[in-house]
Amino acid sequence: MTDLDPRPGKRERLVAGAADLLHRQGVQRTTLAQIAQHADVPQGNVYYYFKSRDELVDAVIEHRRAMVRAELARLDKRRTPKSRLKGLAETWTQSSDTITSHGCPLGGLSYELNKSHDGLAEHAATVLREILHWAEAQFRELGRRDAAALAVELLSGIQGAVLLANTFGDEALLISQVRRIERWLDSLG
Amino acid sequence: MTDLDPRPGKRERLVAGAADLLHRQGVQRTTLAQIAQHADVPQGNVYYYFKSRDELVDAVIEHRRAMVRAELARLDKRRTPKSRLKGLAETWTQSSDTITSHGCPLGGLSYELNKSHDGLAEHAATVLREILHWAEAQFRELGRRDAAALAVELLSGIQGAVLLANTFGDEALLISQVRRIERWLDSLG
DNA sequence: GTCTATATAGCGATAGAC
DNA sequence: GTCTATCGCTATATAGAC
Repeated sequence: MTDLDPRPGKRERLVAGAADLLHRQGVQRTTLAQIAQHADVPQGNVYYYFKSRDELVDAVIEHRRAMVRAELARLDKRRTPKSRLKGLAETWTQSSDTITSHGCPLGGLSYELNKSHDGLAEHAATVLREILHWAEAQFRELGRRDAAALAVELLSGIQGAVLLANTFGDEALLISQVRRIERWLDSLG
Repeated sequence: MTDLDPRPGKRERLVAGAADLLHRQGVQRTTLAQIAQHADVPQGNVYYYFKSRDELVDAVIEHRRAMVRAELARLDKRRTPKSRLKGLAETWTQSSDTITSHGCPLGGLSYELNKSHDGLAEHAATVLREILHWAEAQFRELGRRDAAALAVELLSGIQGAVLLANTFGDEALLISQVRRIERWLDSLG
């Protein structure tokens, strides 16, 4: 964001690379050395861009939020709320192999941070809450009074399927459960 | 198991205490020093009972499996498969405060181990698979051809609700989703 | 068998030359 | 702004007295 950034994109490379590593290896297991190497930045230099490791993780969460908002904005262009909700569910099958191997980037982040970093955990929770509220708005547009509960049912169904698919290394499990959820959406008034 | 165990229950105390700590703090964040202190055993002495930290974690997984088997055996005494399945779902609400605070002991273990220890992850997966197969047998006894898919739907619905309840610190979310699942079970042929 | 003291390694973070 | 060298800490694991 500064005018004189000497190697533009360095900070961004750091955040994007960290997001990928945190997803694949988890927050706890990923070291600064790995993140720096992955972004082709000397280890000590990371501290020029981030005051601490936690601040980098925080930036990763913001990066995830931006990705979520972009996806929801894309889905907003669809004509019917039902089609938007189905599009949301399909998000998790579009990269079903990666998700089966490493879990949901947001769900995993949230689960792991809840066991340690309180402030970061709340930040991660707001991103999932954003998805939840978006889904709730779609169900409300469908005329459902129980929109909030339906949004929870949708998102927890997906997150649970991701957990089991990841546990058993079973990509088909994830795909079939998302299909079931789509049929469920179709069956709603 | 040995005849001359000088302080009987020491190994058991170590495993049970570790199971509790791993649940509350996660596998990665929990240190041997904490486990030893929690079980009132000197740190170095842990290595008399376990060759390595991983072996202790492995024993914790076995301990979890024993708890699961005991619970399923208790549920087996119920007269109808539907009542057994509802009892299974209620397992997660009987300690809903702990589960909201720290997640599902099995789900969390599996999710975390999948990001690192391959051998341990497979071991943890077998415990969840045991629950899945048990539930599948109940659905089959209900006369359902799609028993396997229904078992996945049941367990993933629960695991997803646990993730969201843990993420938002919302115990009511977990309870209401389990109630919804029980109504769903009631509605089945 | 029990326990203390310690070896060894890897982490996040910092100092300071350039 | 960039990078190297290193500090200080904490973790697992071991050696060896008792």
